[in-house]
Order: sequence, then structure tokens, then C-alpha cells
Amino acid sequence: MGSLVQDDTRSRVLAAAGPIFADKGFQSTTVREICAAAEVNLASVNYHFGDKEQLYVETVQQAHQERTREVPLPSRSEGTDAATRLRDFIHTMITRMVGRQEAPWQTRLMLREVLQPSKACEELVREYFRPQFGLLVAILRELVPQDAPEHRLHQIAFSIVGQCLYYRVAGQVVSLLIEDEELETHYSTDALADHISSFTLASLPGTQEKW
Amino acid sequence: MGSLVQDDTRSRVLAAAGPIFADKGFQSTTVREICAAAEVNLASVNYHFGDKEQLYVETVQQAHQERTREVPLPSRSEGTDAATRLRDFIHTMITRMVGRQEAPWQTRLMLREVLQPSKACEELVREYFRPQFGLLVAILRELVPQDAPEHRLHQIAFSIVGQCLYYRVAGQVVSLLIEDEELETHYSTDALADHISSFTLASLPGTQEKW
DNA sequence: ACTTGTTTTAAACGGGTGTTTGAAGTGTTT
DNA sequence: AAACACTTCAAACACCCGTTTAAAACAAGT
Repeated sequence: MGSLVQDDTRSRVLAAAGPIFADKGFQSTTVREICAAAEVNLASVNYHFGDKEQLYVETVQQAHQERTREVPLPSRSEGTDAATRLRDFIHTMITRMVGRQEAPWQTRLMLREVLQPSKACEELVREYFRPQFGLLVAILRELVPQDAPEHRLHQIAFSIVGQCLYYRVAGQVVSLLIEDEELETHYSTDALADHISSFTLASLPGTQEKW
Repeated sequence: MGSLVQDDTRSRVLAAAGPIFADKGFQSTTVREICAAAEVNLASVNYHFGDKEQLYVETVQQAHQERTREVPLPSRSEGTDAATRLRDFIHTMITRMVGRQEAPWQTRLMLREVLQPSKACEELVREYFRPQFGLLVAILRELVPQDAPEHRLHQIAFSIVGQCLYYRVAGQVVSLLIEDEELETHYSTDALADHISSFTLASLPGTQEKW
């Protein structure tokens, strides 16, 4: 019964639930579907998690933990200048959003919480979004005049997050609006991170960048 | 059977369906719930719309029509300079997103289509998003150097839309991240439009603005 | 008044849902 | 080997869903 041995059923369910919840949402996902994917008995969800909703909450928690671990912030944060750290931050954020290759179910699931908060959302803000937000604001503080009011830093931070989030939220629409060729050439993870970084830095005073 | 007289039941259902679909989604909304809200018989949806899905499609269509009519683009677009027209565009967009006062169900419903496209999405792109996108790109073309490649215009356009969309997508999270007082003071429709306009214009070359 | 076509109504249908149940299986302890 | 706690299993339960049905109500047209 050690926390490493109870694996099999319980963790199998948890692993199967993630991607399914992510692309169908809580309501549209059926317990039967999860159990079939996990190849466990139908009653397993209720036995191990109580009910469907508690399974969902645990799935969301697991999602942001995995996502943070898989795509950590670059560790060279201390020595380097603020502009470079901002570039790194944006690059990491875009990568977390869009994913290195395939669309990661973790981000899709978290996005569902942002859009339509459930019981799992408050914890997500406390444990994930708020620290990230604080990190970003700290970087920005070094990039704007010292007398800039706090609320301006916040607005800029939201502008950055908004730009990154967009490609996760509206990816489908983007691909309908532009040509396939342009999509492949100019909307890779790196290309997007470069654009958003340049766009943002260009708008901050004292860091005039050349296009 | 004139299109003005057949009102009652059919249009009553349509009116009731909008807000409910908007905040529960297609799956989680029940036909019984809609009929109860519209105070009509349960069979009305199937009689007048065929099935639940066709009602949904008609609801989405109606949503973007109403939203466009309620918040039109300012008509002075021709004479004025590009920077001002961009400000107007952003102001209109933010207003459509966040709404003049109460959260408009139309935008919430359209956002659902963006996030998880259904049958109603392609038409939404064709009739609503693409024209708006074209308008924005046209304005931007006057604000960047003539030799700027097309894809750069598109990226900038998405950066603008992303910033606006963010406050609709993540409004809940924003209100959890900052103080209530700051929220009321600096996140009104006008304040947001001003910030996003300034932020964007500052990053475009040749239009250096003072903070 | 009777017919005709349309709309509304209450009731039911068939199917899928989350959850519960009690028995069968499994491994460990005594 | 027997007792025990834990887990798995197939089956059933009670409920809610979208949709259908057939009768009733209604509104002209003749």
C-alpha cells in the first residue's frame, strides 16, 4: 500500500482522465469512457476517487504540476539582464501554451479552468498563476521607469500573457485566417516567442529595439 | 405566418437559449431548461428547430449579428489618421468583449466557438472574424514601414486581438490576481482600451508616443 | 358548420448517465 | 489454513437526456 505500489488502477485512471477531460470538458466526459481508456472496471472511479468530480479536481492539480515540471523557467535568471529574462519568460510561456510539438492536454485542461472556473480554479491561481504573475511583474519592474505605478506593470503583464494565451485559445481561428504556408513558416514556437518579445520590448521605454 | 407574427414561441425559445448556451455550453444545456425559461412546451424546440443542435447554430448566428449591431465601428474611419483609427478599433473591440456594463452573453457564446469550434464556427470566421481581421490589418499597413512583410502585419494584429480577448477569457483570473480597488479604477472599458492602444502604438516604429 | 393546415400539449420512448451493490478475487497476517 | 482487509468485477439501480407521438387546441377558408 506504499504510495508507489498502489499504482496500477488508481494512477491508470488518473492518467487516462487527463487528455479526455482536456478535450471534452467535465460534462461531456463519461466515467465509462475514462475507465475504458484506462482498461479498468467501471466502478474504479468511485472506489478510488469518491465520484467523478473529485477525479476531475485531482486531474487538474496533476496537470499544472506536470506542466511546470516539463517546461521549467530557464535557471540562468539571476545574472542576465532584464530584457533577456523577459525573452526567456515569454519563450517558456509560449512553449507551455502551444507545446513543443503536440498540443499538450495539460494546458488545454488549465485553460478550461480559466474560461469557466470550477472548484479546482482557486487553487490553480494560488499555486500556479499568481507566482508566475509575480515573476513577470518583477522582471517588468526593471524595464520601466522607477516612477511607473504598479497598476501599469500589471497591465503590461496582462498584455504579455494575453498575446501568448491567444494562440492557445484561438489557434483554430488563426489557422482559418491565414495561409497554411505562412502558418508553418511564421507561427512556430520560436517565431511566436520572438515576435511577442520584440513587440513587447519595443513598446517599453528605454529599450528601443530595431525591427 | 409572416415573419413578424410567428413570433411568440419560436423567437421566445431563441431568446431564452442564448444566455443559457453562453454560460453552460452546448452539452451542459438541456432542452428542458431552455423550454422552462421560455415558458413553452418541451416539444417546441424539435418542432420549430428540428433538433437541439440546429437551435444552437441559429443562436450563435443571432449572437454575432446582435453584437455587431449593438457596438458598431465608429463611422469617421475615412478622414482620420491611422493611429486614431487604431485607437477606435481597439476601443470598439474591448467594448464588444467586455461589454458596456453587464457581461454580454453574445460574446461568451462566440468565445465558446473560438475555443472549441463546432458547426457554427466556420460561418463565424467567414462572416465576422475575417472582415474584422482585414480591417485591422489595413489600418496597421499604414502604421508600419512599407517594406514590412505581410506576415508581420498579421502577427501584430493577433497581438492586438490577444490583448483584448484576454480580459474576456481570463476576466475571472484577473480579478483574483489584483486588488478590488485597482480593478475598479484601472480596468474599466476606457482604461483598458487606452492601455492597449498606447502599448501597441508605442511598439510600432515611427509612432513614438510618450508615456 | 365543416374542413384543412398549423401549432401546442402531455405523455411516453429508448438510450446513456453517475453511482451503488454484493459477490468474487487477491495478498498478507496469524 | 483460516481470517482478514483491500481491491476488482459484472450487474443492476435510479435518474435525466433528446426526441417522438398522437391527441387536443387553434385559426382561417369555404
